Amino acid sequence: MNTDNQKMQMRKGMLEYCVLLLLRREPYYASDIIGSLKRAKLIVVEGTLYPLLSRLKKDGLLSYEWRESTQGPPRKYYTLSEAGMAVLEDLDRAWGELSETVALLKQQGEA
Amino acid sequence: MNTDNQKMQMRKGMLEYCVLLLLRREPYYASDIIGSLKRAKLIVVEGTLYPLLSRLKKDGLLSYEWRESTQGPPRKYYTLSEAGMAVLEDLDRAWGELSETVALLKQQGEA
DNA sequence: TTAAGTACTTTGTATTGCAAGGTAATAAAG
DNA sequence: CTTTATTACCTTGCAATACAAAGTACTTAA
Repeated sequence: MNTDNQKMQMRKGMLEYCVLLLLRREPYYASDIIGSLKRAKLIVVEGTLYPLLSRLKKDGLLSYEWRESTQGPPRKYYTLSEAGMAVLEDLDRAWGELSETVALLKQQGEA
Repeated sequence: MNTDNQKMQMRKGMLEYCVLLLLRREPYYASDIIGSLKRAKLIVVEGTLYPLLSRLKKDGLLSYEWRESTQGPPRKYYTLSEAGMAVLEDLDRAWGELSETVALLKQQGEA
């Protein structure tokens, strides 16, 4: 069986959380985000990120503003909204619980 | 926005890992697994678990044997195969990396 | 014989990640 | 000025997964 597939699946839903984490302090545009996540060893591609950002914007978790670039077309810089911060706190809790669950299951298996 | 949906998404792919963790030491049948995961605060329903078990069986990660029950129809007891153990080790690593990634992103945000 | 309970399975839907392809604006080269 | 390359954003079609809901089959009890 292909483990890559499972790793891929394991990341599902995490991306949303990671993007919100990234935007917690300062605005970024898409390529920034892809680069940051890549440095954190989370490979993300445009076809994944753009729809995700649109969804988060539509749901009111992010806002954006256009900024000129010195080296090309203007960029959409995304910022975390207040609603986004609230959701991020929920996700922090959810992540913590999930970590606990896994830790518990691992521990139980160790006779 | 509905945070439940995000929690649900965050769990995607985790179930596979958790089921393999559970079966590491001894065989279980579906209701056992649902009960164990529920105790670990991972709500799972039949419509999710049965296809997952079939998939893992089809991929050679699990095997099963029928066992009679004193209280109803026979049950399929699933056991982790050698291939399953190998995948579980990979997933352990993947989970570790994912945890590190999140920890890193959280840390970066804290100015 | 029928009803209830347990266990397993299947179908249809929504969400998500991705590959691939497409549009538009700016900068550089001819 | 026109063409090409680069950068940025967006869309479409597909595959994988979780779930609700409905269905099948075996066992036990009434």
